[in-house]
Amino acid sequence: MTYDLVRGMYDILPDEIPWWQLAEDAVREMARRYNYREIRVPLVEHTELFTRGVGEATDIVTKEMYTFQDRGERSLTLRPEGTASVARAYLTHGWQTREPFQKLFYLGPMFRYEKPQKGRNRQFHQYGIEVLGALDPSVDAEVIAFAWSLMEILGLGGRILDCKETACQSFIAQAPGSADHLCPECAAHFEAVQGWLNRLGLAYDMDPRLVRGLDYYTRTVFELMSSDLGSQDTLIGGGRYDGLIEMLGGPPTPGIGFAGGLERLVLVLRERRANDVKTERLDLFIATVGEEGRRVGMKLATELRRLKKISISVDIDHRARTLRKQMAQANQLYARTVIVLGEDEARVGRGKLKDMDSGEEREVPLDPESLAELVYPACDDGCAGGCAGGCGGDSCSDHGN
RNA sequence: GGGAGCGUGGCGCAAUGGCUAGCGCACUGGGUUGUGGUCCCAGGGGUUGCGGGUUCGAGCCCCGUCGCUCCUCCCA
Repeated sequence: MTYDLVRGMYDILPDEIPWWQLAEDAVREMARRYNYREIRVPLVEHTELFTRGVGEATDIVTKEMYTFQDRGERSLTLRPEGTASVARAYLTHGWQTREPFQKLFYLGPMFRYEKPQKGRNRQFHQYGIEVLGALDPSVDAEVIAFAWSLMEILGLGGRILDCKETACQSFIAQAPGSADHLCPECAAHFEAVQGWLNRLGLAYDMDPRLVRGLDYYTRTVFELMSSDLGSQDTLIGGGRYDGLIEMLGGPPTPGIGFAGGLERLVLVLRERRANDVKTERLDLFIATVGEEGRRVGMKLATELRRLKKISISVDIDHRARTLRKQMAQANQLYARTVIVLGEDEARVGRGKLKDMDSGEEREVPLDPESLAELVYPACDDGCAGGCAGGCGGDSCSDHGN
Protein backbone atom coordinates (compact mmCIF):
# COMPACT_ATOMS: atom_id res chain seq x y z
CA MET A 1 0.00 0.00 0.00
CA THR A 2 1.75 3.10 -1.19
CA TYR A 3 -0.74 5.73 -0.19
CA ASP A 4 -2.91 5.65 2.89
CA LEU A 5 -6.28 7.23 3.20
CA VAL A 6 -6.20 10.64 4.84
CA ARG A 7 -7.42 10.29 8.40
CA GLY A 8 -11.15 10.60 8.63
CA MET A 9 -11.69 10.08 4.91
CA TYR A 10 -13.02 6.90 3.42
CA ASP A 11 -14.20 5.33 0.19
CA ILE A 12 -17.76 4.28 -0.38
CA LEU A 13 -17.39 1.24 -2.59
CA PRO A 14 -19.80 0.01 -5.27
CA ASP A 15 -21.16 -2.75 -3.05
CA GLU A 16 -22.25 -0.22 -0.45
CA ILE A 17 -23.81 2.21 -2.88
CA PRO A 18 -27.25 0.58 -2.88
CA TRP A 19 -27.63 1.45 0.80
CA TRP A 20 -26.69 5.04 0.17
CA GLN A 21 -29.08 5.29 -2.70
CA LEU A 22 -31.82 3.81 -0.58
CA ALA A 23 -31.27 6.58 1.96
CA GLU A 24 -30.84 9.35 -0.59
CA ASP A 25 -33.87 8.27 -2.59
CA ALA A 26 -35.95 8.39 0.55
CA VAL A 27 -34.84 11.95 1.25
CA ARG A 28 -35.66 13.02 -2.30
CA GLU A 29 -38.99 11.23 -2.23
CA MET A 30 -40.00 12.88 1.00
CA ALA A 31 -38.84 16.26 -0.29
CA ARG A 32 -41.13 15.76 -3.24
CA ARG A 33 -44.07 14.83 -1.04
CA TYR A 34 -43.59 17.86 1.20
CA ASN A 35 -42.69 20.05 -1.76
CA TYR A 36 -39.15 21.05 -0.84
CA ARG A 37 -36.86 22.01 -3.71
CA GLU A 38 -33.26 20.89 -3.90
CA ILE A 39 -30.47 23.40 -3.60
CA ARG A 40 -26.79 22.68 -4.19
CA VAL A 41 -24.39 25.04 -2.52
CA PRO A 42 -20.57 25.04 -2.78
CA LEU A 43 -18.34 22.94 -0.59
CA VAL A 44 -16.17 25.98 0.00
CA GLU A 45 -17.23 29.27 1.53
CA HIS A 46 -15.54 32.28 3.08
CA THR A 47 -14.49 31.33 6.59
CA GLU A 48 -16.36 34.24 8.03
CA LEU A 49 -19.70 32.84 6.93
CA PHE A 50 -19.28 30.06 9.44
CA THR A 51 -17.60 31.98 12.23
CA ARG A 52 -20.46 34.48 12.17
CA GLY A 53 -23.25 32.18 11.11
CA VAL A 54 -22.54 29.10 13.15
CA GLY A 55 -21.03 31.02 16.04
CA GLU A 56 -17.55 31.98 17.24
CA ALA A 57 -17.79 29.97 20.40
CA THR A 58 -19.08 26.69 19.00
CA ASP A 59 -16.94 23.58 18.87
CA ILE A 60 -17.36 23.51 15.13
CA VAL A 61 -15.79 26.89 14.67
CA THR A 62 -13.18 26.80 17.40
CA LYS A 63 -11.66 23.44 16.64
CA GLU A 64 -13.31 21.51 13.85
CA MET A 65 -13.11 23.55 10.69
CA TYR A 66 -11.04 22.72 7.65
CA THR A 67 -9.77 26.21 6.99
CA PHE A 68 -7.11 27.15 4.47
CA GLN A 69 -5.86 30.01 2.37
CA ASP A 70 -6.28 29.95 -1.36
CA ARG A 71 -3.78 31.46 -3.80
CA GLY A 72 -5.47 34.80 -3.48
CA GLU A 73 -4.87 34.68 0.27
CA ARG A 74 -8.55 34.43 1.04
CA SER A 75 -9.43 32.46 4.13
CA LEU A 76 -11.73 29.68 2.97
CA THR A 77 -13.39 26.82 4.79
CA LEU A 78 -14.78 23.47 3.72
CA ARG A 79 -18.39 23.61 4.82
CA PRO A 80 -18.94 21.99 8.22
CA GLU A 81 -22.73 22.10 7.88
CA GLY A 82 -25.33 23.20 5.40
CA THR A 83 -27.58 25.79 7.00
CA ALA A 84 -25.17 28.72 6.88
CA SER A 85 -24.54 28.19 3.18
CA VAL A 86 -28.23 27.94 2.38
CA ALA A 87 -28.89 31.13 4.33
CA ARG A 88 -26.07 32.79 2.40
CA ALA A 89 -27.53 31.62 -0.91
CA TYR A 90 -30.90 33.03 0.13
CA LEU A 91 -29.31 36.47 0.45
CA THR A 92 -26.94 36.07 -2.50
CA HIS A 93 -29.87 35.63 -4.83
CA GLY A 94 -32.09 38.26 -3.30
CA TRP A 95 -34.79 35.90 -2.21
CA GLN A 96 -35.55 38.08 0.79
CA THR A 97 -37.25 40.52 -1.56
CA ARG A 98 -38.17 38.39 -4.56
CA GLU A 99 -39.42 35.18 -3.00
CA PRO A 100 -39.02 35.43 0.76
CA PHE A 101 -40.69 32.10 1.49
CA GLN A 102 -38.53 29.13 0.59
CA LYS A 103 -38.68 25.44 1.29
CA LEU A 104 -35.38 23.80 0.41
CA PHE A 105 -33.44 20.61 0.89
CA TYR A 106 -29.84 19.61 0.32
CA LEU A 107 -27.67 16.55 0.34
CA GLY A 108 -23.91 16.28 0.28
CA PRO A 109 -20.51 16.07 1.94
CA MET A 110 -19.52 18.15 4.96
CA PHE A 111 -16.17 18.42 6.69
CA ARG A 112 -15.27 18.59 10.33
CA TYR A 113 -11.90 17.94 11.89
CA GLU A 114 -12.97 15.56 14.61
CA LYS A 115 -11.73 12.36 16.12
CA PRO A 116 -13.05 9.70 13.76
CA GLN A 117 -15.43 7.17 15.19
CA LYS A 118 -18.05 4.82 13.98
CA GLY A 119 -20.68 6.88 12.19
CA ARG A 120 -18.52 9.98 12.44
CA ASN A 121 -15.85 10.80 9.90
CA ARG A 122 -14.06 13.97 8.91
CA GLN A 123 -15.70 13.96 5.54
CA PHE A 124 -19.24 12.92 6.13
CA HIS A 125 -22.57 13.40 4.45
CA GLN A 126 -25.62 15.25 5.57
CA TYR A 127 -29.08 15.80 4.22
CA GLY A 128 -31.22 18.57 5.52
CA ILE A 129 -34.17 20.83 4.91
CA GLU A 130 -34.65 24.53 5.55
CA VAL A 131 -37.75 26.69 5.59
CA LEU A 132 -37.04 30.39 5.34
CA GLY A 133 -39.43 33.27 5.74
CA ALA A 134 -42.13 31.88 7.99
CA LEU A 135 -42.48 32.00 11.74
CA ASP A 136 -45.76 30.20 12.11
CA PRO A 137 -45.65 27.21 14.48
CA SER A 138 -47.23 25.10 11.77
CA VAL A 139 -43.90 25.31 9.98
CA ASP A 140 -42.13 23.85 13.01
CA ALA A 141 -44.67 21.08 12.93
CA GLU A 142 -44.19 20.46 9.22
CA VAL A 143 -40.43 20.24 9.59
CA ILE A 144 -40.74 17.77 12.42
CA ALA A 145 -43.36 15.84 10.48
CA PHE A 146 -40.95 15.67 7.54
CA ALA A 147 -38.24 14.18 9.74
CA TRP A 148 -40.74 11.75 11.15
CA SER A 149 -42.06 10.73 7.73
CA LEU A 150 -38.56 10.18 6.48
CA MET A 151 -37.86 7.73 9.25
CA GLU A 152 -41.14 6.00 8.56
CA ILE A 153 -40.55 5.58 4.85
CA LEU A 154 -37.18 4.09 5.69
CA GLY A 155 -38.79 1.66 8.04
CA LEU A 156 -37.26 3.27 11.08
CA GLY A 157 -40.40 4.62 12.68
CA GLY A 158 -41.09 4.26 16.33
CA ARG A 159 -37.90 5.86 17.48
CA ILE A 160 -37.69 8.62 20.00
CA LEU A 161 -38.40 12.20 19.22
CA ASP A 162 -37.29 14.85 21.62
CA CYS A 163 -38.67 18.30 21.41
CA LYS A 164 -37.91 21.31 23.40
CA GLU A 165 -38.25 24.96 23.12
CA THR A 166 -36.15 27.52 24.88
CA ALA A 167 -36.33 31.24 24.56
CA CYS A 168 -33.70 32.91 22.53
CA GLN A 169 -30.17 31.87 21.93
CA SER A 170 -28.71 33.99 24.69
CA PHE A 171 -31.24 32.48 26.96
CA ILE A 172 -30.05 29.00 26.16
CA ALA A 173 -26.61 29.92 27.29
CA GLN A 174 -27.73 31.56 30.48
CA ALA A 175 -30.35 29.23 31.73
CA PRO A 176 -30.52 25.93 29.96
CA GLY A 177 -33.45 23.87 30.96
CA SER A 178 -36.65 25.19 32.44
CA ALA A 179 -39.52 25.92 30.11
CA ASP A 180 -40.72 28.34 32.78
CA HIS A 181 -38.23 31.00 31.78
CA LEU A 182 -39.59 31.42 28.28
CA CYS A 183 -40.50 34.81 27.01
CA PRO A 184 -44.28 35.19 26.54
CA GLU A 185 -44.23 34.90 22.74
CA CYS A 186 -41.85 31.97 22.95
CA ALA A 187 -44.11 30.19 25.39
CA ALA A 188 -47.08 30.74 23.12
CA HIS A 189 -45.10 29.51 20.14
CA PHE A 190 -44.00 26.44 22.01
CA GLU A 191 -47.52 25.67 23.05
CA ALA A 192 -48.74 26.07 19.50
CA VAL A 193 -46.06 23.72 18.19
CA GLN A 194 -47.08 21.10 20.71
CA GLY A 195 -50.67 21.58 19.70
CA TRP A 196 -49.78 20.89 16.10
CA LEU A 197 -47.72 17.86 16.96
CA ASN A 198 -50.60 16.43 18.92
CA ARG A 199 -53.06 17.17 16.16
CA LEU A 200 -50.80 15.53 13.59
CA GLY A 201 -50.34 12.51 15.78
CA LEU A 202 -46.61 12.91 16.13
CA ALA A 203 -45.34 11.39 19.34
CA TYR A 204 -42.63 13.24 21.19
CA ASP A 205 -40.91 13.52 24.51
CA MET A 206 -39.95 16.73 26.17
CA ASP A 207 -36.32 17.06 27.10
CA PRO A 208 -35.78 20.20 29.10
CA ARG A 209 -32.03 19.70 28.95
CA LEU A 210 -31.78 19.43 25.20
CA VAL A 211 -29.43 22.09 23.93
CA ARG A 212 -28.02 22.02 20.48
CA GLY A 213 -24.45 22.87 19.66
CA LEU A 214 -24.98 25.63 17.17
CA ASP A 215 -25.35 29.22 18.26
CA TYR A 216 -28.05 30.11 15.80
CA TYR A 217 -30.84 28.03 17.27
CA THR A 218 -33.78 29.81 18.86
CA ARG A 219 -37.07 28.61 20.25
CA THR A 220 -37.76 25.14 18.95
CA VAL A 221 -35.01 22.55 18.91
CA PHE A 222 -35.50 18.84 18.40
CA GLU A 223 -33.73 15.56 17.79
CA LEU A 224 -34.60 12.13 16.49
CA MET A 225 -32.57 9.35 17.99
CA SER A 226 -32.01 5.72 17.21
CA SER A 227 -31.51 2.94 19.67
CA ASP A 228 -29.48 1.09 17.05
CA LEU A 229 -26.51 3.38 17.21
CA GLY A 230 -23.99 3.47 19.99
CA SER A 231 -22.83 6.79 21.27
CA GLN A 232 -23.67 8.51 18.00
CA ASP A 233 -27.37 8.02 18.37
CA THR A 234 -28.73 11.26 16.98
CA LEU A 235 -30.24 10.59 13.58
CA ILE A 236 -31.64 14.04 12.97
CA GLY A 237 -31.16 17.31 14.78
CA GLY A 238 -32.69 20.66 14.07
CA GLY A 239 -34.41 23.73 15.22
CA ARG A 240 -35.41 27.28 14.58
CA TYR A 241 -32.84 29.93 13.72
CA ASP A 242 -34.79 33.14 13.46
CA GLY A 243 -31.75 35.35 13.88
CA LEU A 244 -29.42 33.78 11.35
CA ILE A 245 -30.35 35.68 8.19
CA GLU A 246 -30.12 38.96 10.03
CA MET A 247 -26.80 37.96 11.52
CA LEU A 248 -25.53 37.45 7.98
CA GLY A 249 -26.58 40.96 6.96
CA GLY A 250 -30.11 40.36 5.71
CA PRO A 251 -33.45 41.58 6.98
CA PRO A 252 -35.01 39.87 10.00
CA THR A 253 -36.11 36.54 8.55
CA PRO A 254 -37.28 33.51 10.43
CA GLY A 255 -35.90 30.12 9.55
CA ILE A 256 -36.10 26.53 10.68
CA GLY A 257 -34.66 23.25 9.52
CA PHE A 258 -32.95 20.05 10.41
CA ALA A 259 -29.97 18.01 9.31
CA GLY A 260 -29.24 14.33 9.47
CA GLY A 261 -26.15 12.23 8.93
CA LEU A 262 -26.26 9.89 5.97
CA GLU A 263 -23.66 7.47 7.28
CA ARG A 264 -25.63 6.95 10.44
CA LEU A 265 -28.71 6.37 8.42
CA VAL A 266 -26.86 3.84 6.30
CA LEU A 267 -25.62 2.08 9.43
CA VAL A 268 -29.13 1.75 10.77
CA LEU A 269 -30.53 0.68 7.42
CA ARG A 270 -27.96 -2.08 7.08
CA GLU A 271 -28.84 -3.18 10.55
CA ARG A 272 -32.57 -3.22 10.19
CA ARG A 273 -33.18 -3.79 6.51
CA ALA A 274 -30.43 -6.22 5.67
CA ASN A 275 -32.52 -8.09 3.13
CA ASP A 276 -34.22 -5.20 1.43
CA VAL A 277 -31.52 -4.20 -0.99
CA LYS A 278 -31.68 -6.22 -4.16
CA THR A 279 -28.81 -6.73 -6.52
CA GLU A 280 -29.37 -5.37 -9.98
CA ARG A 281 -29.30 -7.87 -12.78
CA LEU A 282 -27.57 -7.46 -16.09
CA ASP A 283 -30.10 -7.85 -18.88
CA LEU A 284 -27.77 -9.34 -21.45
CA PHE A 285 -24.22 -10.62 -21.50
CA ILE A 286 -22.63 -11.05 -24.91
CA ALA A 287 -20.16 -13.91 -24.93
CA THR A 288 -17.87 -14.00 -27.92
CA VAL A 289 -15.60 -16.53 -29.53
CA GLY A 290 -12.68 -15.49 -31.68
CA GLU A 291 -11.90 -12.31 -33.52
CA GLU A 292 -15.00 -12.36 -35.65
CA GLY A 293 -17.23 -12.93 -32.66
CA ARG A 294 -15.61 -10.02 -30.90
CA ARG A 295 -16.24 -7.73 -33.85
CA VAL A 296 -19.88 -8.66 -34.15
CA GLY A 297 -20.34 -8.62 -30.39
CA MET A 298 -18.93 -5.17 -29.82
CA LYS A 299 -21.02 -3.79 -32.63
CA LEU A 300 -24.16 -5.40 -31.31
CA ALA A 301 -23.45 -4.29 -27.74
CA THR A 302 -23.01 -0.70 -28.78
CA GLU A 303 -26.11 -0.70 -30.93
CA LEU A 304 -28.16 -2.13 -28.10
CA ARG A 305 -26.86 0.51 -25.71
CA ARG A 306 -27.67 3.28 -28.14
CA LEU A 307 -31.27 2.29 -28.71
CA LYS A 308 -33.63 5.13 -28.04
CA LYS A 309 -36.85 3.31 -27.44
CA ILE A 310 -35.74 0.61 -25.09
CA SER A 311 -33.22 0.55 -22.27
CA ILE A 312 -31.40 -2.62 -21.40
CA SER A 313 -28.08 -3.21 -19.66
CA VAL A 314 -25.51 -5.01 -21.79
CA ASP A 315 -21.99 -6.18 -21.09
CA ILE A 316 -19.34 -8.03 -23.02
CA ASP A 317 -16.00 -9.66 -22.32
CA HIS A 318 -12.93 -7.50 -22.86
CA ARG A 319 -10.23 -9.91 -21.81
CA ALA A 320 -10.49 -12.55 -24.50
CA ARG A 321 -11.42 -15.16 -21.97
CA THR A 322 -12.59 -18.63 -22.75
CA LEU A 323 -16.28 -19.18 -23.29
CA ARG A 324 -16.40 -21.07 -20.05
CA LYS A 325 -14.97 -18.12 -18.15
CA GLN A 326 -17.30 -15.74 -19.90
CA MET A 327 -20.28 -17.81 -18.79
CA ALA A 328 -18.97 -17.71 -15.25
CA GLN A 329 -18.58 -13.98 -15.52
CA ALA A 330 -22.13 -13.61 -16.83
CA ASN A 331 -23.27 -15.61 -13.88
CA GLN A 332 -21.45 -13.36 -11.48
CA LEU A 333 -23.17 -10.36 -12.98
CA TYR A 334 -26.52 -12.09 -12.44
CA ALA A 335 -27.06 -11.82 -16.15
CA ARG A 336 -30.61 -12.62 -17.07
CA THR A 337 -29.61 -13.76 -20.56
CA VAL A 338 -26.48 -14.58 -22.53
CA ILE A 339 -25.97 -14.64 -26.26
CA VAL A 340 -22.98 -16.43 -27.74
CA LEU A 341 -21.41 -15.01 -30.88
CA GLY A 342 -18.75 -16.70 -32.97
CA GLU A 343 -17.96 -17.10 -36.63
CA ASP A 344 -21.04 -19.17 -37.36
CA GLU A 345 -23.41 -16.67 -35.81
CA ALA A 346 -21.67 -13.80 -37.54
CA ARG A 347 -22.08 -15.55 -40.88
CA VAL A 348 -25.78 -16.35 -40.59
CA GLY A 349 -26.76 -13.28 -38.58
CA ARG A 350 -28.46 -15.31 -35.87
CA GLY A 351 -27.42 -16.34 -32.41
CA LYS A 352 -28.48 -18.54 -29.55
CA LEU A 353 -30.03 -16.62 -26.70
CA LYS A 354 -29.77 -18.43 -23.40
CA ASP A 355 -32.00 -17.81 -20.42
CA MET A 356 -29.66 -18.09 -17.47
CA ASP A 357 -32.35 -19.00 -14.98
CA SER A 358 -33.99 -21.82 -16.92
CA GLY A 359 -31.01 -22.77 -19.06
CA GLU A 360 -33.14 -22.77 -22.17
CA GLU A 361 -31.70 -21.61 -25.47
CA ARG A 362 -33.38 -20.36 -28.59
CA GLU A 363 -32.30 -19.01 -31.91
CA VAL A 364 -32.78 -15.29 -32.39
CA PRO A 365 -31.88 -12.78 -35.09
CA LEU A 366 -29.04 -10.38 -34.28
CA ASP A 367 -31.15 -7.34 -35.01
CA PRO A 368 -30.71 -4.94 -32.06
CA GLU A 369 -34.30 -3.84 -31.71
CA SER A 370 -35.92 -7.23 -31.75
CA LEU A 371 -33.20 -8.63 -29.53
CA ALA A 372 -33.70 -5.83 -27.02
CA GLU A 373 -37.38 -6.58 -26.88
CA LEU A 374 -36.74 -10.24 -26.24
CA VAL A 375 -34.32 -9.44 -23.46
CA TYR A 376 -36.25 -6.63 -21.84
CA PRO A 377 -37.39 -7.80 -18.41
CA ALA A 378 -41.03 -8.61 -18.08
CA CYS A 379 -43.14 -6.79 -15.58
CA ASP A 380 -44.43 -9.28 -13.11
CA ASP A 381 -43.77 -8.76 -9.45
CA GLY A 382 -42.70 -5.29 -8.51
CA CYS A 383 -39.28 -5.38 -7.02
CA ALA A 384 -39.17 -3.57 -3.73
CA GLY A 385 -36.50 -1.10 -2.99
CA GLY A 386 -37.12 1.00 -6.04
CA CYS A 387 -35.35 -0.51 -8.97
CA ALA A 388 -34.76 2.06 -11.63
CA GLY A 389 -36.48 2.18 -14.92
CA GLY A 390 -39.92 1.88 -16.28
CA CYS A 391 -40.47 -1.76 -15.71
CA GLY A 392 -42.41 -2.48 -12.62
CA GLY A 393 -40.82 -5.79 -12.76
CA ASP A 394 -38.05 -8.14 -12.27
CA SER A 395 -35.02 -6.00 -12.84
CA CYS A 396 -33.79 -7.12 -9.49
CA SER A 397 -32.75 -10.50 -8.26
CA ASP A 398 -32.71 -12.01 -4.87
CA HIS A 399 -29.27 -13.44 -5.38
CA GLY A 400 -27.41 -10.80 -3.46
CA ASN A 401 -27.97 -9.36 -0.08
C1' G B 1 -10.04 16.47 24.71
C1' G B 2 -9.97 11.88 28.41
C1' G B 3 -9.98 6.24 28.84
C1' A B 4 -9.51 1.01 26.88
C1' G B 5 -8.37 -2.55 23.15
C1' C B 6 -6.36 -3.89 18.42
C1' G B 7 -2.98 -3.55 13.84
C1' U B 8 -0.33 -10.53 9.83
C1' G B 9 -1.64 -11.31 1.60
C1' G B 10 -7.77 -7.62 -1.19
C1' C B 11 -11.21 -9.61 3.05
C1' G B 12 -11.66 -12.92 7.40
C1' C B 13 -8.34 -15.53 10.47
C1' A B 14 -3.82 -18.96 12.31
C1' A B 15 1.28 -19.32 13.89
C1' U B 16 4.82 -22.59 22.74
C1' G B 17 10.61 -16.27 21.46
C1' G B 18 13.32 -20.81 17.06
C1' C B 19 13.15 -24.09 10.01
C1' U B 20 11.43 -21.04 3.26
C1' A B 21 4.82 -16.92 8.11
C1' G B 22 0.04 -20.91 7.14
C1' C B 23 -5.52 -21.51 6.08
C1' G B 24 -10.41 -20.04 4.16
C1' C B 25 -12.79 -16.62 0.78
C1' A B 26 -11.62 -13.83 -3.42
C1' C B 27 -8.46 -13.64 -7.80
C1' U B 28 -5.83 -16.12 -12.27
C1' G B 29 -5.20 -20.61 -15.22
C1' G B 30 -6.63 -25.70 -16.28
C1' G B 31 -10.14 -30.22 -16.06
C1' U B 32 -9.31 -31.80 -24.75
C1' U B 33 -10.80 -28.01 -29.23
C1' G B 34 -17.68 -23.01 -28.32
C1' U B 35 -21.57 -22.83 -22.62
C1' G B 36 -22.52 -20.79 -16.08
C1' G B 37 -23.78 -21.17 -10.77
C1' U B 38 -21.38 -27.37 -7.67
C1' C B 39 -16.75 -30.10 -7.81
C1' C B 40 -11.32 -31.25 -8.66
C1' C B 41 -6.21 -29.57 -9.72
C1' A B 42 -2.61 -25.78 -10.16
C1' G B 43 -0.87 -20.72 -9.58
C1' G B 44 0.09 -15.50 -8.24
C1' G B 45 -0.03 -12.37 -4.03
C1' G B 46 2.56 -10.72 2.68
C1' U B 47 10.15 -6.96 3.96
C1' U B 48 3.62 -9.36 9.86
C1' G B 49 1.33 -0.61 10.00
C1' C B 50 6.02 2.24 10.67
C1' G B 51 10.65 3.35 13.63
C1' G B 52 13.81 1.98 17.42
C1' G B 53 15.19 -1.48 21.47
C1' U B 54 15.93 -6.37 24.25
C1' U B 55 17.80 -11.24 22.47
C1' C B 56 22.18 -16.01 19.60
C1' G B 57 17.21 -15.47 17.42
C1' A B 58 11.09 -11.06 17.36
C1' G B 59 4.79 -11.64 13.82
C1' C B 60 5.05 -12.83 19.17
C1' C B 61 8.63 -9.08 24.54
C1' C B 62 9.68 -3.38 25.55
C1' C B 63 9.38 1.96 23.99
C1' G B 64 7.76 5.42 20.50
C1' U B 65 4.77 6.69 16.35
C1' C B 66 0.75 6.31 12.89
C1' G B 67 -3.93 4.13 12.10
C1' C B 68 -8.44 1.58 13.43
C1' U B 69 -12.37 0.08 16.93
C1' C B 70 -15.15 0.89 21.40
C1' C B 71 -16.44 4.02 25.71
C1' U B 72 -16.66 9.15 27.26
C1' C B 73 -17.24 13.97 25.15
C1' C B 74 -19.46 16.50 21.26
C1' C B 75 -22.70 16.18 17.80
C1' A B 76 -25.58 14.81 12.21
